[in-house]
Amino acid sequence: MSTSTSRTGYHHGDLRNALLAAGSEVAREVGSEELSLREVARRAGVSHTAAYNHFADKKDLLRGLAIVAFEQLAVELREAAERDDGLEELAVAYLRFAMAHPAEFGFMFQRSLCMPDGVPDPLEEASRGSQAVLAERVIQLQAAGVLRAENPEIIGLALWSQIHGITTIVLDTPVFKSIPAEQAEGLARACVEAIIVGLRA
Amino acid sequence: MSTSTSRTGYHHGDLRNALLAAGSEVAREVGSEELSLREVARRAGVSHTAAYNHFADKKDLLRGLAIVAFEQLAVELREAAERDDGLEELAVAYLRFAMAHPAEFGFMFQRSLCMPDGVPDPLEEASRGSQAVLAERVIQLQAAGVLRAENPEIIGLALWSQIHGITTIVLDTPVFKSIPAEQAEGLARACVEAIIVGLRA
DNA sequence: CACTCAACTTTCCACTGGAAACATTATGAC
DNA sequence: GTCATAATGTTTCCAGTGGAAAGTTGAGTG
Repeated sequence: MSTSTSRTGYHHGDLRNALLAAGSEVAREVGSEELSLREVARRAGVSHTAAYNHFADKKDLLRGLAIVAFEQLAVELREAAERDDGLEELAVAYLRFAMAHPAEFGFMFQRSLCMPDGVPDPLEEASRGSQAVLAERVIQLQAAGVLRAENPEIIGLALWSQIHGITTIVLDTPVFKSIPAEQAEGLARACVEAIIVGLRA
Repeated sequence: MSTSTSRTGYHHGDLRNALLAAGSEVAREVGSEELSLREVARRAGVSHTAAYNHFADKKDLLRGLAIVAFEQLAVELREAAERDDGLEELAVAYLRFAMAHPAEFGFMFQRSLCMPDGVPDPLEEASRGSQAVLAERVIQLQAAGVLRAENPEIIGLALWSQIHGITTIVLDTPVFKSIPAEQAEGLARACVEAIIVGLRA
């Protein structure tokens, strides 16, 4: 958190990280849409244009937040994978992350929020880490004879769709928006279970 | 389209619909994030504050666009349901709609774009129409003995998650973003098929 | 006709993201 | 050490935004 911001008066010391931390804070408070670069800079104690020394523009800052979040998601997915050898726990971890960091989840997956046009997507690599956890688990379950050993790409994509779909629906759809977290996790689990039946070997 | 805008000089005649039409146009051109109320009003040939006679605020206008889009999606899903008695065609119709109207799809499902706080969600009813098509199809397939006759709510939710998930992934994830529509539809079909296997009776 | 009231315009405000020009500090070559 | 230079700040400015407030227009009713 406190990234040893040795402010020397003028030069900040670690403004890039300070801005990311402040951005995460503001995003949590006002949501992904209402976040303003000026407020982030204000929170970090610098003028708003100081940010342009570290980020090309506002979207670049949001992209930075998305990358940090992707790394965090990958960590949490790996932890879940170590706790449990099924797929349900992965789904729950995914959902839990999204509910805990809805704004960051927006930056990660509503690419239009943070993507300029015509530029190769810098989030592609960052996002691969999270996908990898799921893909590995599928292959592992196939090797163990638990899942049907066919089309690992399609099965992986189908499962990711499933997990991502239930997550976004729970996050954004009014019917589910106000249900308690535990109930949401139960739904996610049930959905994955309902589907996993047909994928078993 | 041309809603007989009998402009009497001062009073527009059908400004509400004209704004929705202009909004849809602007959304298609600049995306859901960059849409500005002023540009919409400009396009409709009125001052930007004229919109406040028909919509409480900007988000209310976007909500109007979402409602129209939900109605359109329901129509297209029903048409698909009439053409085919499987689930895959529904998934493809869903994906096709999202790819054809990405901005509206954003208003529909990124609720934060158009939802004020503390107000009962006016999109709940509008969205029910689209969900209903899928729910009916599930019950129908269960009655026909094609799908396992258990937990229609969970199975319906699981399938909706699946379809919604693959759609948003194809729309927003760089790996898939640039693939041709036919290939995307093939993926959606394959995902649903991979999953439907286990739900068969 | 006179009144009312909804629909529209004008004007204003605080705020936004970003460009440009300037100020300050850190650093590496001599 | 000193001194140019690059990196990192600040200040000031601009066009554009969503929205509030107050004035204008004109259609409809008594």
